[in-house]
Amino acid sequence: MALSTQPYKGARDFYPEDKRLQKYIFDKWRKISERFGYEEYDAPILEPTDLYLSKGNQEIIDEQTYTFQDRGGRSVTIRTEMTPTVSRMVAGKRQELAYPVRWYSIPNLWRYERAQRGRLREFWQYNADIFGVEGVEAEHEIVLLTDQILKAFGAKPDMYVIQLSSRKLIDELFGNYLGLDNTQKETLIRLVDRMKKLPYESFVAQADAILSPSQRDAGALDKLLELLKTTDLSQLPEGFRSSPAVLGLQQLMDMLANSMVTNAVFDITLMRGFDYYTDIVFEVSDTDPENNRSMFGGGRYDGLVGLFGVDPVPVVGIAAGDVTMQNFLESHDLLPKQRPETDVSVVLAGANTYEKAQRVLAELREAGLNVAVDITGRKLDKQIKAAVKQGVPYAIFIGDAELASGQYKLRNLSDGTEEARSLERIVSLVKDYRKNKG
RNA sequence: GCGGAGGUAGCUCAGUUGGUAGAGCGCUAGGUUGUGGUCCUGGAUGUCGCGGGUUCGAGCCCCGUCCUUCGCCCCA
Repeated sequence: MALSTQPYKGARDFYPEDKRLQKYIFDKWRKISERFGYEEYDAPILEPTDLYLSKGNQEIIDEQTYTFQDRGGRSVTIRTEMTPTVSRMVAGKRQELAYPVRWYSIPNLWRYERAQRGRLREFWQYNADIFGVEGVEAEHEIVLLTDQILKAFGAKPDMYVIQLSSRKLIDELFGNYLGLDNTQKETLIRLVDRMKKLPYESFVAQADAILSPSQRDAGALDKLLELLKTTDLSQLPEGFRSSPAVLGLQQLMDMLANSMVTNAVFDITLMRGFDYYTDIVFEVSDTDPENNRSMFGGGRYDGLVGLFGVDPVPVVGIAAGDVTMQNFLESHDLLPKQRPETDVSVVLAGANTYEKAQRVLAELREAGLNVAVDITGRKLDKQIKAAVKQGVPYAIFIGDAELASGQYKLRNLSDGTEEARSLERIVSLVKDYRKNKG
């Protein structure tokens, strides 16, 4: 029985052309993060299972993670997200770090789920967090960073929407305005989170079912439906418009407008699950209906670092998946053609040329060119065909005549032009080409 | 965990009421013993996902199973 050539379910092989694409995306993430003063960090792919038990429930551990016992009987889990890990790392050096701490990473994460569009079992996730800032300037910086990343890929504002809301505000509205208890709030948050997927009548019926008879008599359902139509902070019920949560959101939106971020909107239906977020939350969605999964998600989580037994640290963070990012870039035709790293394929002619050519090869490599040599000894047309198929931009011919004269034929493999040049000239021509192609 | 669609050449796919397997692209050899893409001529494509069943006979029908994909659930 032959072995299967397929990669593990929900995971991908990265052939060189796939890896090139991944490198393109990661390079942009890194470059823009570093431009904002963020430093890269990483951590082990395995964590003690306890790290994820603190907030998530046992069911998520059992059904949606890769969890197993190591040989010492410890329960370990392959990391499913980076936020608990980075919180652990900051807590571990709580006293010695210089705040604000600005960190980013691009870990691979594993979740045990059914794969579908935009969601696989193994994926890479960009994470950026700023620790130690209580003011809304932290949210502004993180959202601006996100916006700059998208613009660095060539995205136009009509290709994506930045949605903003506040968990604190939702808590006030659902609690004080609608009069719900904590269990009702939690159920309603999950329901509103799915609102766009449900037929409206179905949503209304399920919302009604959450309410108690007395809440119904008080008109809570109508108040909720009216509330969910809100598209602007000024439309919120009187008495809530000047709460700290609303003022913070308004300040953030004003700051973003001043930073030329034109597509940030208040979205009251944005919930981001029921997890560690404490106040402002945000998501970035693709406007292409094919890609209905959010690309970026984040918010403020001031309580997590304190779980490690140190004084709490305020944090705002954002994360983005590589799969949804790639879907976005493909949908909007924002992916440039990726070229191989190899600049030149050397075609050898004649007997024992490989040995005679070593000095020339060393010189080209010393000068900084990426040089592959065809060492198969086949006919020249085969050598050229292979170089073209590999996507290499140039071929250099080396044979006795060239070695004697010091003039080598440099062939441009995309248009077929060919000229004899000195090595020095070849190096500068190829370097110019590489610079222009980016 | 649940549901839809699909698995035939390296790739994209066709295959009639069940009658021994096809196209395009790609691959390969030559026309060209130091030069690719166009052109001409020849060649090889295969456990029809896998296992069983029905039948004289199965790529096609039935059962099971694995895999891919889209959605539901979930989404930290």
